[in-house]
Amino acid sequence: MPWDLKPDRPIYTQLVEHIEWMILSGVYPPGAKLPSVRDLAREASVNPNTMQRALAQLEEDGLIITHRTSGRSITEDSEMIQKARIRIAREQVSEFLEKMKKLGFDKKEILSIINNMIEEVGK
Amino acid sequence: MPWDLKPDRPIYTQLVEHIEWMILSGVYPPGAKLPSVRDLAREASVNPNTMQRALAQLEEDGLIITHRTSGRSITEDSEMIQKARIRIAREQVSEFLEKMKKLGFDKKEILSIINNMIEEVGK
DNA sequence: ATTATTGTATTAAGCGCTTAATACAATAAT
DNA sequence: ATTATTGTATTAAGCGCTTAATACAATAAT
Repeated sequence: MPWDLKPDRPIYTQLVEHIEWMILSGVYPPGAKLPSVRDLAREASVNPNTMQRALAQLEEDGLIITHRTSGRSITEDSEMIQKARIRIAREQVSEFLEKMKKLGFDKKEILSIINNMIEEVGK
Repeated sequence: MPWDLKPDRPIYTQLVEHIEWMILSGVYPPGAKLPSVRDLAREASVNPNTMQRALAQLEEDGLIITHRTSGRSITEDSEMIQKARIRIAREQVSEFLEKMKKLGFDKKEILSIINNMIEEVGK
C-alpha cells in the first residue's frame, strides 16, 4: 500500500488520513500494535518528526493510544472506530455533493455520473 | 458568495478553484470581464500578489485571457469551458469513489448514503 | 547487568507561501 | 495633455512545514 504523498498539502495531514483509513478499513484492527515512529517514518519515506506529529494528532482524536516505551496501539473501542468511519464517510459525501452543486449539477445528473463511473469500485 | 479560505492548503490554489467554479457555473460567462487583480484581492481579503498568482494559473489553464492594460476576461471558447466542467466533475467523482472505497464502502452502500444525503442539493 | 528499542525533545537549516511596501510601463479614461 | 487604472516585478520579512542531526529517559529484550 503506497503512501502516495503529494506536495500540495502538509504531509503530516496526509499521514493522518492515510493511517486513519488503515484503522477504519481494518488494516489495523482494534487493539493492534502499530509499528514504531521510526519504522512508520521509514515506510512512508518521511522524517520521524513528521510521523510523530501525525501520530500525536491521531492520539488526540482518540484513535490510537501511546504506551510510552512499548509503542502505540489502536484503541480497543471498536464502537468509536465504527462511528468515526460513518462520520468521515458522511463528511466525504457532504463535501462531494457541495462541490458538484457548485459546478452546477443537479441531483439527477450527479446520480447519473456516479452510476456511469461506479463500476470501477469493488462489489 | 464568500471565498471561505482555509489555512490547511495554499491560498492561491483555493483562489484558483473558487474562480474556476465561478467560470464553470456561469457566474462569469464566456467573454465576461474579470475585476482587476487589486479588486479581486480586496474581495477575497488576500494580498494582490497571491491573487496574481492564482490568475496566472488560470491563464495557463486557458480559462482566462490577459489584456495587459485593460484587465482580464473569460475565454470566449465556451466549448472549452464545458469540457473543463465535465472533466473536473469526473475528477471529483473519481476522487470521491476512491475515498469511499478506501473506507470500505461498496457500491450499494455508497449509493445508499448519497440518496440519504442528496436532498440538500437543489432540484 | 547490558543492550536495544520505545517515545520524546531540541536546534538549525531550507523551503514555499503569504504579506507588505514599492515601483514601473502601457494605455484607458478624463 | 494629464490622470487613473491596468498587469507586472522586486525585495524583505514572517510563518508553518519538513528535514537532519542529536540527545535523553524509560523500559523491553537479551
